[in-house]
Amino acid sequence: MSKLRSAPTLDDVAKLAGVSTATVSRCLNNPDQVVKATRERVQSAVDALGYMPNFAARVMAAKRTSTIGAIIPTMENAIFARGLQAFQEELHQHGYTLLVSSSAYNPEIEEEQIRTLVARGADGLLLIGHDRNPRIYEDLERRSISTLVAWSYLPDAQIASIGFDNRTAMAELANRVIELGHRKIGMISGISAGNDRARLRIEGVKDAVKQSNLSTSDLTIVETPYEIENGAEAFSKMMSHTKPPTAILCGNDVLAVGALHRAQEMKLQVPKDVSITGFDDIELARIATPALTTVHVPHREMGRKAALELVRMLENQGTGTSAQLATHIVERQSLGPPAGT
Amino acid sequence: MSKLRSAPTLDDVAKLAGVSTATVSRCLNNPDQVVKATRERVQSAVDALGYMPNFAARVMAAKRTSTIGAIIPTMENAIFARGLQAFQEELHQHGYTLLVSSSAYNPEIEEEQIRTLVARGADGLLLIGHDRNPRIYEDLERRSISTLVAWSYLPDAQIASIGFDNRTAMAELANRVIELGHRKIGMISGISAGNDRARLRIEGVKDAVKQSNLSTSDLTIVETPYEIENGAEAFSKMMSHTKPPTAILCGNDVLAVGALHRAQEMKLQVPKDVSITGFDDIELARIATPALTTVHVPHREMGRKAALELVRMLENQGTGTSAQLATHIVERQSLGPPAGT
DNA sequence: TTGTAAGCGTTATCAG
DNA sequence: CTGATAACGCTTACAA
Repeated sequence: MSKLRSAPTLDDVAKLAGVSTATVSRCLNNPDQVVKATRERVQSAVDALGYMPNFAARVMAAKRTSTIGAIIPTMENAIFARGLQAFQEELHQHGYTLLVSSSAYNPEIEEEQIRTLVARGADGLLLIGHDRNPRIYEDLERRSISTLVAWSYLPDAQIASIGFDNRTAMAELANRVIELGHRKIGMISGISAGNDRARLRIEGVKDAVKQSNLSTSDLTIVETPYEIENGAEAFSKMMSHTKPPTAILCGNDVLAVGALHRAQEMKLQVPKDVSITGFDDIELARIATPALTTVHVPHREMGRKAALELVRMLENQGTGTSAQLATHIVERQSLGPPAGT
Repeated sequence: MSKLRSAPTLDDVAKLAGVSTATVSRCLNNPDQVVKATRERVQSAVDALGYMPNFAARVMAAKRTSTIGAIIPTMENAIFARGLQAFQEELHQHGYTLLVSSSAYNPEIEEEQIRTLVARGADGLLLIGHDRNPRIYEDLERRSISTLVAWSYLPDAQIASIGFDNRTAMAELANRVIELGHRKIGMISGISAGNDRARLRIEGVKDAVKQSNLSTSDLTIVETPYEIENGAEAFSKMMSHTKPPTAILCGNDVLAVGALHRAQEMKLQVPKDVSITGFDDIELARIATPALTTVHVPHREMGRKAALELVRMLENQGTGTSAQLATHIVERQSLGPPAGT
């Protein structure tokens, strides 16, 4: 069976309206360059045929796609959802379309995704965090693809970023924990290799420990993938030590919720027996029992600002300008003083 | 400042390798049609230039994109994440790329997204649920875009679907609730307009109520958007009745978790004071306190099967075949007999 | 096995 | 304000 009819083209519209393809194209893209009468005739033809412009052809001729690509580590939990939602809303406002893909926290997959998006003609790219093979940045620059990093702010990085200071934010939380009297501290981190957010959060905890004259042996760090299950596993492992920590800082809310859940299964009271903190302040943090004390990240603002900056870069052919956003600690119920205070 | 160099084209590669563009194209797409010596020469040229094919040009010439589009109602919670992940993995296996966008449960936005994906040349489309303007299906058919529905199985729908029987699944859960002795039942549903999953789940509860000779006045139904907050709000509203339900069935796990959370805030014991059930069996359901009794949906299997079917449709130019997947009730802690039994 | 050349559906330049 | 027409980069008959 043959295809009944194939999609109408500009030419079909032009013929039906009795004008040239150029005029139809103008009606669609620069309506004010065409007199009303013609414009209306063309519009009826478009409607009659159900014409829809062919994206690939348009891209070839115009040499831009008005498309921004974003590669996030995962769609499986809400960590990136809210920021990306705001990012895409703002882009939409400015006439850009967002293409999203996820890398499963795997640098090789990320690189492949970048390639795919570039091949598809993304005019700009949003990447999460700074840590990746420098060759990628060179490639992107050579192809003059505007690129911006989010979720991490590093003022002296080779590429502009809209984000926050992961290290200081985590250090502040750790200071608060120590201030409450905790002396034996655990940290459940995501895998830090190739992940500056994870790496810097670890550094932040170390900073606080050092500053408070605790010995490094008072701090136990475990790295594990960012899934609820892993948070739970890491928690039980950590609590099985002969002298377990009285407070456990988690690299994000997802790990923290896993830890919380396992604590409950182990009949440990939080924060009476052990304190647990998160990072991100996603919805899950409020819903958890007890509600998580965590670091609030202004996800929506970050997404919106990143979009605006990327659009600016695209329209001005300019290079990006970094911006730092403020985070703050949200104290809820999962952090308290250690037992016996 | 001018663009330093623009991306290398097939022509550049051909010249450097001393062959025609046709040969380069063959090396890339049908390597075995080219002798090894030539192939290697071309490969070095490709590497030397860092050549990367231009997607738009390829699409124009080949008239297919090897791209599948999917429009899901939301990325903001995990309901669709797992299924989509499996969907994309399977597609990748078969050489297809997935483009995802979300509609925020808004039919108009969904229609716009469909248009966008079609304009971008999606060879096939995955849609969630059957309920939408029939004109959309006609359009898709006219453009001969293979389309499949998931998350809902309706054998006699005009379009093939890989999914489950929302109505029966929910009826079974409701039967179980009634069997436990509940006589006053509440349902917190998503907005059913334009959402057959929501609509059918409501029907399922009604079926069970009717079957058990309960009066329709024993069933209270509230429709609300699918967000945690809304679940919480609906719950308190429902419990403020003079004779509140002893069991509340929620349209999905997200609403149920919201209800659960509010119950806790209201110092109501679940399931002692009131039972709450979910639907979907996402991770959240296991983590919630108490863990949610819910309907397990084989998300990964559904995603995988949908991908396979869509690929089949594409390669055989064939029409789709529907498939029904089994669901089952997962009994955890949030459902129990009513107080005083 | 390889080369030639005709499209693919737009946009944009340049005349009119 | 409108019309010709030349790109855009690649695939794919068809020829050699």
